[in-house]
Amino acid sequence: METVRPIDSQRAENSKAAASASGPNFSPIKAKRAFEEVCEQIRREIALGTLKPGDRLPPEREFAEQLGVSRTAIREALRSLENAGLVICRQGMGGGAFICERDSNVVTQAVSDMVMLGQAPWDDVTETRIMITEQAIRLACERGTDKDFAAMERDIDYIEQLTSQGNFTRRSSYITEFYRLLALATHNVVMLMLLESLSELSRSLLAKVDPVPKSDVIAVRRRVVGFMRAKDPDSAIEVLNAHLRQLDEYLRSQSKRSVPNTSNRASDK
Amino acid sequence: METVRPIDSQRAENSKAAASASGPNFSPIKAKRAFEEVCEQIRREIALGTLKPGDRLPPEREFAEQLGVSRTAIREALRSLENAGLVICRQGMGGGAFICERDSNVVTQAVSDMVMLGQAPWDDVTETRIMITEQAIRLACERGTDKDFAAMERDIDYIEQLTSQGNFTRRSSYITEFYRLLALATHNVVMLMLLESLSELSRSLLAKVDPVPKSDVIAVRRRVVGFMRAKDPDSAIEVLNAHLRQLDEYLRSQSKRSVPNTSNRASDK
DNA sequence: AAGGCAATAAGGTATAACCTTTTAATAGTG
DNA sequence: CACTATTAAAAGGTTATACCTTATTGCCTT
Repeated sequence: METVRPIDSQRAENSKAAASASGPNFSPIKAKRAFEEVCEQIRREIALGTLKPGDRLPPEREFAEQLGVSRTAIREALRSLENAGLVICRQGMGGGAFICERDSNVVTQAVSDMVMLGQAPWDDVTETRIMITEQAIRLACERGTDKDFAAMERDIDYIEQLTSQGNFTRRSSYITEFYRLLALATHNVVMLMLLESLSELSRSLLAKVDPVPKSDVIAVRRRVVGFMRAKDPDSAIEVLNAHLRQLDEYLRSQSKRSVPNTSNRASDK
Repeated sequence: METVRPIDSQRAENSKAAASASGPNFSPIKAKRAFEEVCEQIRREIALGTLKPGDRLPPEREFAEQLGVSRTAIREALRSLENAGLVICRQGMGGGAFICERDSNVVTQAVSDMVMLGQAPWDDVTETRIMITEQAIRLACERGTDKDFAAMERDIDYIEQLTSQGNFTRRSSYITEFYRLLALATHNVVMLMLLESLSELSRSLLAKVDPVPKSDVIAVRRRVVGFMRAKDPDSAIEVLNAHLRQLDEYLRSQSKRSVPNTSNRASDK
């Protein structure tokens, strides 16, 4: 961490006035806050590769001194980055703020927030989910390796086993795992993130209605993987979509009574 | 804001131990931090509909007193929510923290961060973008109204005008606007958000290489809208995808020299 | 009516002190 | 010697307080 530069009072460096072809091109004036600059510096170092996952930032007090800001500013920056899933903070000796791997939580939260705010109806989530799943299957058919498909089959086996044992708590986590594995087979991490998020949201929606429809998940999925192995995306999509749409219908009918508005829920407490 | 409840020292209320079908179902123990609880309370009120976009939270000091935490805790919570795009803070009299409408920035930032961290190659972004655009076109063909298509045509007109004027600064913003309008025609806000994010990222990638390829954007887009009006998604997709893939190719060839690895760059410094 | 000035209500920043958690070193004990 | 208990130190978590900066409002002057 020798790369950090102190934050002087260059708070208003709005020097973006690039000469445009026609007319003046003013940029909005907004004095950046201290913590925003801290965030930017950290993001910059990440972009440059100076900071990589696993690396640790300096201790808050020390860092504050290095940057010439108060510890408060540092902490606010960390909260922001933490929320963005870029760092994770651990307490105690040997603790600190560590750059971490990104997962899909941020996107999940983002979409979830939209729904909560009533800006997005659940239908839009499930619809998008179905469409992305479709594309994922297509990609997975192209790129999926034997290993990928085997993992999916193993997951199905496990679900079958848990179903017969009546262990529905654990079962549900393996149910969503299937979509993660499907997304993994696309070998496209952006796809993975999106599909993971939307699946997770659908799952959480499903968890709100009971009884959970004991559908033929296992049979459907075996057929899907079969078609994928045969490089037949259209059939795989047809089967899975039929299943998802059916589930979707069920949810829509149920949510009429359990969830007042499409968006928010006011059940417990 | 009469709904807020003070945060006592119930910091470890891990009472989620729902009776599972088989075996104990412990929940992880992690003492939540003060600001996290503040966040949760605010999120809860949003979910309940008690807080809606445009509403203002109490002033920090007052809020802190209401919840029985320090102002710092409140501020850290606000930073987190601000980063999540849920609130926006304004200074000065009559200012404060306002619940706001969500836009696509959070997702954009999330994907961008992944790329920066080297977890996602650019190719994955553009590929996903192409696939989602495809689905968006399909949906837009189904649901797009005359008004939607007219808006897209107006955008194209505007681009044409700016092109002939040589005003490339403003042009580029209308170039991305097209995708936003396309996404709007799907009448699916989740789709809108995703497409907006990925388009924006592609645009920012494009902005790094120059000269920008002066392609036949206008002609391509006119044809696309034409096909969409004719409810012919496949043709629209074919035309647009050909265009996007070509651009993609161009980027890939260019980035060989400007961006060392597909993902992270550690050149200078 | 326009412009300027002051009061005020917010958020933004800086300090400093203290609490809590975690790890590691160390001393004590069977 | 091995294991356990104690303790010291490092680092984040929390609070309190004082003060700075910005934006609104409204009055007051010209």
